[in-house]
Amino acid sequence: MEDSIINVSNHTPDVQASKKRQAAEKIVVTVKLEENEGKKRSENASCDCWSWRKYGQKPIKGSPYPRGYYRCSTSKSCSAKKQVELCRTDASMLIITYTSTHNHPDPTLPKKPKTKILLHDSISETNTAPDQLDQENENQKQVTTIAVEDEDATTCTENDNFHYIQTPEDETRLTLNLENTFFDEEPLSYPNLMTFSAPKTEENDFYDELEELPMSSSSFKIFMRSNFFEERVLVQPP
DNA sequence: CGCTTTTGACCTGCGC
DNA sequence: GCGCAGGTCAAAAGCG
Repeated sequence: MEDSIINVSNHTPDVQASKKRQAAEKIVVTVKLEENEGKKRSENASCDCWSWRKYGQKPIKGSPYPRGYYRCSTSKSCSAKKQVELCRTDASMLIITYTSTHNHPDPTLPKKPKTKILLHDSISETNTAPDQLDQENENQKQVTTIAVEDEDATTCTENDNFHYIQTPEDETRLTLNLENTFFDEEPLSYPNLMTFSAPKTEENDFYDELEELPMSSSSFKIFMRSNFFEERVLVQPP
């Protein structure tokens, strides 16, 4: 079964106010790319929901990987955007920043459920980029680990740790769950993260591929167009 | 033919 | 005010 470990964190406007052009609400998602990338490629290619159109790419200072800029192409009036970049310290981690919200319904909603998000108890086992954490300040501690699975992942049984997110209500529920998790769990273990060193695994084969073509490899493109986060609904701050 | 990607140029905000 | 860096635009090319 293919899992991608995803960290989700809500960024409040006040947090972002000190950063450039980032006053709008944002959700930062870090995705841990794991094994079976080949499988992922084919599967994700067929499970698109939101369609994203790339409108720019920029090299980011301090990062060996460029950042891609995407906007929703499902609706021309949709202001939803996302920024995608590889974690500078761990290229098997994708950092996806969602800005604004979709102002139109999910085009494939009737086919739900499509995305299953697994809530894990542990929030410290993923390799969230230390730099990212530093940059995003202490609020980045509000990170939990979830694994998103395609609808094709039929081998997964439904248990209490699985949450289908199909509606804004579900999203709210997830948000609440995340918040509970944030405060129930220990903060991220930064020392562990800082000492992370990527072992040579199949995972790093993909890593290598990404290094060669950070934003152009087929797998990356497919991933970018995947619907991993199709159901994320940004929570407006009070 | 329409949509997406690429990519250089341009714009804008922030720090000094 | 200037320079830098991030973000966006838009034309050209690619693809199905």
